[in-house]
Amino acid sequence: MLLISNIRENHEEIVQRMKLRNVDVEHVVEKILAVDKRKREVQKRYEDNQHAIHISSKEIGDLFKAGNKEEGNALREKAGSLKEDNKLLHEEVNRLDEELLELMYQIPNVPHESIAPGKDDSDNVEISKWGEKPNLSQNKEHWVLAREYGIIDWELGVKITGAGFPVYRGKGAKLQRALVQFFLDEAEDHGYEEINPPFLINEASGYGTGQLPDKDGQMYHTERDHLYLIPTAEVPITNIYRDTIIKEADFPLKNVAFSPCFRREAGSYGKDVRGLNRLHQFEKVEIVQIVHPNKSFEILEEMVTHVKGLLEKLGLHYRVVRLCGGDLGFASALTYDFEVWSAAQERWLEVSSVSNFASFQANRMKCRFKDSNGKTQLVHTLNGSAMALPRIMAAIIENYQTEEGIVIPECIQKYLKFDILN
RNA sequence: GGAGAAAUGGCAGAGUGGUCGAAUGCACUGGUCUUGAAAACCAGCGAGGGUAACACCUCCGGGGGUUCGAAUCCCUCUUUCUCCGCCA
Repeated sequence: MLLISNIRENHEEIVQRMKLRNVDVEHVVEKILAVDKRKREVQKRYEDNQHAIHISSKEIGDLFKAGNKEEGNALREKAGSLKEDNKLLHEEVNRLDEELLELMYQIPNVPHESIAPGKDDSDNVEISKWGEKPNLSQNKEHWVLAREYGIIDWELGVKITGAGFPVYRGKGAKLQRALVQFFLDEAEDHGYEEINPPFLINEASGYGTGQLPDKDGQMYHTERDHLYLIPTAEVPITNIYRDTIIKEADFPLKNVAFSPCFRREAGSYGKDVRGLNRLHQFEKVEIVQIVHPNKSFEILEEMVTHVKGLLEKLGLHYRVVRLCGGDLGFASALTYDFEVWSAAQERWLEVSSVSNFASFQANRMKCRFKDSNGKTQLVHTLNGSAMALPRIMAAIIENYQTEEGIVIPECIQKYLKFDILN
């Protein structure tokens, strides 16, 4: 959520900047300004009345203490009617507040100045590229290979749960676990504290990071207990800092978490959901940083470097793209996507997304710090996948295939008792 | 799941209807003293809104109510603790 003061002061620029996202917020912004103005007027009246009530309450106290019942009772009656008026004003303030909040939730984050305009992922800007397409003697899709080696069973998942819940078994399960271990160790080497969070979250946490109210339909919801299954560890981890005031000296706060992720993915179809490309349940290692607002864009680059390192150690051909305005997430100010080359599918697969949310999440979460002048300011939050497992699995299976089996990349061999999967 | 107790500032802990945004201690910040540090002493020290700055408003787990006036009384929800039951 944007700061209301920011909208008051910079609404013209905000409306302009949002055009990069292909959204027109002019109408909503106008409404916000009108409701905000009205709210402030009513609130002023309410507060002045409150003040008058306070004063007479004190007087009444004094009068009764002095034994002056007559005047006390007269004043009491007068205060009573003031109170009646104020009840209405208070209701009006609350109503306007709610209306304002609802409008504020409709405004996405302001895109960073480096963001290119555009409609969808075809307008994303390639920033860098590493490695080469592998030169293979055979070229089978990962779902074919996975079946051949018996490491992933989709039908079994369908039987137990439904489509999109594959079962990993034997060396497949071990390979995935080795990758998780590798990602966690790498994060630790970069100074991230490991967290094992809850996998179900309450409504307040959903609002904190921006999944609610916008993406309600994307999360699994447990009806009886009103909890949501996490779509990413970003939610529980970032919400650790909800309603807190951080010491400036503690910056940057760095956490890493491994978790399953649950997504309903309503409306997906076709080649996008083939094999491991898109699942309802998958595993991911997520990195989160809570930082000083002056540092966030610099730290975003640092996180990008971290993720690049992972892919390079795994020897996977990849490219980095900067999302265009139309593809940028609701809460994000700037996002880089990492895409790995899938040899058999002959296309890029998104394996990581690293974003700076600036103060957007912090404002919703009331996560602040005291600056050197003793003033409280909103922090900036960032997160990134490092990495999402299924598509990395897919890329390794495809890009490292040989007639003898799937060769295990060197950097994860130490976590396994085999160096070829066959 | 059943019964009981509790929730106050960063922490500990007073406060049971009237000047309480809240005693006191610890922690923290600044100063005095000291060659330096510690100790001691002095001062400051919650958050949000509002203002040019004051004023002023709101907040004592959340929500609602009683009252001229609520941290204090009532209702409700949540959480924590203790006992019983169940259980990986």
